[in-house]
Amino acid sequence: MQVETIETPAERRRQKVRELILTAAERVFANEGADGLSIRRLAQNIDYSPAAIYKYFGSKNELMFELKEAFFGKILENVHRMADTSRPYAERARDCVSTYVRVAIEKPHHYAAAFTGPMREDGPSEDQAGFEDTNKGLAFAVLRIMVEEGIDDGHLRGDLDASLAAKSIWASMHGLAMMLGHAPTFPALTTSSSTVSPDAFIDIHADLIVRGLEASR
Amino acid sequence: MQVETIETPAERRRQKVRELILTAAERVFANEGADGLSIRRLAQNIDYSPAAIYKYFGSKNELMFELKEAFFGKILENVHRMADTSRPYAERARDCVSTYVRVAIEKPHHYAAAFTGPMREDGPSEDQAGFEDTNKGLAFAVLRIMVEEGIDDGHLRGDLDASLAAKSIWASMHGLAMMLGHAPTFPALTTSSSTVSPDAFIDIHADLIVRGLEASR
Amino acid sequence: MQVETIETPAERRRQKVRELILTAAERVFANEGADGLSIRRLAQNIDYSPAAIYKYFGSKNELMFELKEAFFGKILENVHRMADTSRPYAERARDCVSTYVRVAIEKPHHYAAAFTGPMREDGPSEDQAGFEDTNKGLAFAVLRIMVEEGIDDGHLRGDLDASLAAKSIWASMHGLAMMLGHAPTFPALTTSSSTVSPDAFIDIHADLIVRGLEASR
Amino acid sequence: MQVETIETPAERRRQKVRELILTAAERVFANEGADGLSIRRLAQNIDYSPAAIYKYFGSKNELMFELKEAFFGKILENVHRMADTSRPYAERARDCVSTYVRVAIEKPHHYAAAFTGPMREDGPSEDQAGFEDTNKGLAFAVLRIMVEEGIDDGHLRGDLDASLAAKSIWASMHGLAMMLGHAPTFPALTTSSSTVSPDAFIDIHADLIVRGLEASR
DNA sequence: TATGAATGAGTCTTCATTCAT
DNA sequence: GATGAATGAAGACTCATTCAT
Repeated sequence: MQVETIETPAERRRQKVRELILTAAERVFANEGADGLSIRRLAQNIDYSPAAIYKYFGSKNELMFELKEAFFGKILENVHRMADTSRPYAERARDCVSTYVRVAIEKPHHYAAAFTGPMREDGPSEDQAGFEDTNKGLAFAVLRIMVEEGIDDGHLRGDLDASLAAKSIWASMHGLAMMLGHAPTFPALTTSSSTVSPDAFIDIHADLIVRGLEASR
Repeated sequence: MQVETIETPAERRRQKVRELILTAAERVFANEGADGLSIRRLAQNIDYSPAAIYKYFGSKNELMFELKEAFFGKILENVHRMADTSRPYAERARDCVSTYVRVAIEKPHHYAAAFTGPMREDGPSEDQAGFEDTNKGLAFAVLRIMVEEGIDDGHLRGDLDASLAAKSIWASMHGLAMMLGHAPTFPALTTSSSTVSPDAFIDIHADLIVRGLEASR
Repeated sequence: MQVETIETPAERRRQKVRELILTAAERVFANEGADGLSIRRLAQNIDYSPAAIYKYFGSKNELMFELKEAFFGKILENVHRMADTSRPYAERARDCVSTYVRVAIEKPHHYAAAFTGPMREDGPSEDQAGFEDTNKGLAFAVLRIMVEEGIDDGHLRGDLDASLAAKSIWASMHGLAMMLGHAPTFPALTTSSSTVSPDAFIDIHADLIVRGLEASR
Repeated sequence: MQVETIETPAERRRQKVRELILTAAERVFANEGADGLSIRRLAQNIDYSPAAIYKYFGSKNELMFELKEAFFGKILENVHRMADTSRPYAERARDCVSTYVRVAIEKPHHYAAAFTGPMREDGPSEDQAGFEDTNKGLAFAVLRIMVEEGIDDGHLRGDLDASLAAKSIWASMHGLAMMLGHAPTFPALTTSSSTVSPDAFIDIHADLIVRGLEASR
């Protein structure tokens, strides 16, 4: 059966509104950050009543969770594509890093929110079980696998622990993403003498990271 | 003028109370995070009235700004000490990085807050003028100078732009600090196969960063 | 006219659903009390839409009214049966009382609700006309008739006013029913030294009531 | 020291407002019942902001608890006075009962509320410890002691268990109080043929109760 | 200097109900 | 006959802030 693929018009309408809400949430989010997003404001923004939103999302947390997941899904997808190319290892690695950052800073507030507040849509985020199925978890997995591959192929230093190296890379990417996404809180970015475009900077950064891991020729 | 150095007893008392407030704020902040710090709670904590706090700080933002500054001051101080030792360059560099992270994660909430919300105590943080005098700005300066030194001495790759490299380092440090300070939002940290102590991880990370910059021997 | 007896299949179906709703309402009500019963929850419970319920009941009040009536109907029925036996008068009287209480506390929330809120399904319950046709009214009638009988037969004191005595009995029964049905708000019940089973207590209470009315032998 | 008795003007003002709030709460309560009392409505009623109320009462529950306690305190006080007279036992007993009811029905909603919702101001009322110190608990104690006295003196039947008898009495009083206080839900009261004043009815009821307990002369 | 009083705006969430489909 | 969509009103409660004293 194709139950899941068949969509009645009603269901399509419903999806439309869900999207509408999410889009608006994104907008508010992007403008005012996580603290600025309240159900009321959101409702006002889309000319719905606050109660209406609860027909589409069980709670504010659920909505936010979906927002984060969706966004990280996009990051995952892009990084994944980069990881799978047939180009030389070093290039692919660099591209994974730079792509992660590039997509992340498209919606800085979304990205930051993904590392804030409760992870699950329901509870107080105590148990870490099941996080591997998260888009975030999957993104990390892609990264780790790529490092493993690099070590096996001899592109990366043999004394590396793949898992630790992956975390290290992630930290570096994350730091840059936050930095570029929240420029005003990073004075150095705008003040410093030599300034380059974010894109150029991302490439430089990605290069540095990969260099740190590479086996010395 | 000596306005700043002369202190009447009254002024000294005033400073005392300011410190008291800040200390309490730090405590609450460290325990409950940014969202848990309300003027009310703070006042309750020090047995003052909410209104009293406004005699010492113009607004909550101003107070928080001072909190952040103070904390970054501590980071600056420590990193500065590390930068000035007479030990070999590579060691010093590694220590700067690891020290930054280590101090940062002592009070994760403070650290994170330093990169959130308005930078200035008053407005919506539009103008970046004067950020070089911030502790954050100073910390960055230390970093940049150290890189310049490394380039000049031949320890670091000659094709590096000191300023850009410093930013890159900063991003990497920042990412790790956020990661370690907010573990629950980083599933990989606790889920992944190989786990090491934060301290060990910090060292590994610092090493990777420096390696990426070093001139190939 | 036979309007009431003839039932088209459609009407029968309608009745079925009404029963379904009422039964579910009873369940929710019994478990969570009056405040826990919302149209939404009820609808969820029976896999209908909230709007559907309004096809069968004009309002929440109307539904609740019917619920109460049905429950009091059960009480009436049981008491009635007790009143009609051929056993000695004193026994029958005692049994009426104890039966009333026993059935009442089977669903404490229903019972309590029967004495709360508007009596009529529509308005603010100003007019008391027609209450004699209520199950509550009928239950009272049974009681009064029994008292009258007792007075006429000489079992009860001749100076009693049947109507007043019946009210008095009712009050006593009602008090016990509330007490046993809402134990936690009656500290004495659980705290006091000598404790007996509810059943035993009911019998004791019934005995006291009847004794107060009996003609001295 | 007389710390507790000394009252600064400020404290007196504060007490005034507390009283104002409580009085208003009583009024709203009396008119609309327990469900009609919301912080918002209450605030509106006294031309204060909702937030202001929280300066005087920690929570709605705390306010309601105080309301109930105060009211039951009045009942206790009156019953106590009746119990302590030097008049004949039977009279005193009857007066206790009738006084309880009479005071109770002065504020029917208060009285009913005292048997509804959480008992403690804080939690979900699970533990019955400490209820003996409640005004309700104390009222019950007065009752039980009076019964004990009656049994010892030979006024009441020797085979009675004081505690059980006291509970029985309480139930009967409670039932009447509820009945008279919420007349509209008791059709019989207003419909029935012979009607007497509440006062007269209370006396009749009290008499019946006491008769049930008395030793046969 | 310090505070108690007060507030307006805001938080998330639930409710009974209506109406077009 | 049934429903999905939608809402206005309300629920308790917290917040940063001001002001007269």
